[in-house]
Amino acid sequence: MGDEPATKESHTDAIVELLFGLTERVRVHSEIIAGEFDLPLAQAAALLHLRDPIPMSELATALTCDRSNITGIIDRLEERGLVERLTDAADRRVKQLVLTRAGHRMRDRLHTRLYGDLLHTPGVTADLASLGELLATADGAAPQ
Amino acid sequence: MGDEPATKESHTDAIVELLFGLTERVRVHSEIIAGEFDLPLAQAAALLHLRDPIPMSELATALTCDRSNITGIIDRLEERGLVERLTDAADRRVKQLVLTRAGHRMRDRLHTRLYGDLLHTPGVTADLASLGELLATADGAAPQ
DNA sequence: TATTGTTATACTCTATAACTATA
DNA sequence: TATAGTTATAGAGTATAACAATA
Repeated sequence: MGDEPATKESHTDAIVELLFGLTERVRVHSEIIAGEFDLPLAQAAALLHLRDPIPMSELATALTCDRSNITGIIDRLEERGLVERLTDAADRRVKQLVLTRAGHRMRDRLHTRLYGDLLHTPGVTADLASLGELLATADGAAPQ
Repeated sequence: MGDEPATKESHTDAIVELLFGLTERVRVHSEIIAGEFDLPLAQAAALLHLRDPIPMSELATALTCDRSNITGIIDRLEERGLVERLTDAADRRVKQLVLTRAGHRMRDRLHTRLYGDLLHTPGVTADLASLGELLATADGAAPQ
């Protein structure tokens, strides 16, 4: 991987650079939109995953973090009346996370704002166009 | 933007979905690699920006965060002997951030690991391939 | 014994506001 | 007056380990 021709090296390097750049732009965009709902990013990300009821552990998996983490995040969403913990009848260890009506409304509005505007953010648009070109001329993007 | 044909809607939706997915994968990948160097993500990101000397405020701009934030991050990197603060002779308010030799070594190794492996991460490879296809058939990706 | 979720703990990140030292 | 960086403060995220309830 280090003995590739220089042209290939800079080509994949450019893709990686764009990916990191896009990641940062997506993060900033998401933080701004989440801020409009007075939500920290982690709580907004959790809310998005709660369209249907799921157990705490499943949310932890979806967010790639520890279970102990979820407790605090859900605590804060619950305090705001957006989520409820329902004990699962089939396995009483499990808490099913269920959105309240207010939670559903906010989740849907958040989703709409987040998805609707991302592709119209100046930096993202430009980066995506560049990435598209690179991937089109790429043989190194998806090596098999 | 809400009155587009259904086909276009799902097309851009798929791109956005992929972008958020890629963002999460890049974050997880970066956290794992940073962990190999025993660095929290924020410190790793800072280190990557310090190839050449820059003032604190410029680093804050690069990381899209408040200046007060940088103080703590640089404190911890300095405690580990990776960075030094040099007072700028031309403007004595400014502190130029300069990597030590150990800092340079770690920054370069970090950069190599981070950039070298990203495109070989299974999920990233698959997502990029899908994104490439979508962008190739896309007229909605970079509207002007 | 194993698993789900919580708690206690410790560290890091983050922004705001007030401060200092320089300009 | 304005700017660069710091400090104090407060809230949030994060993981580890130990724990209670349930399986």
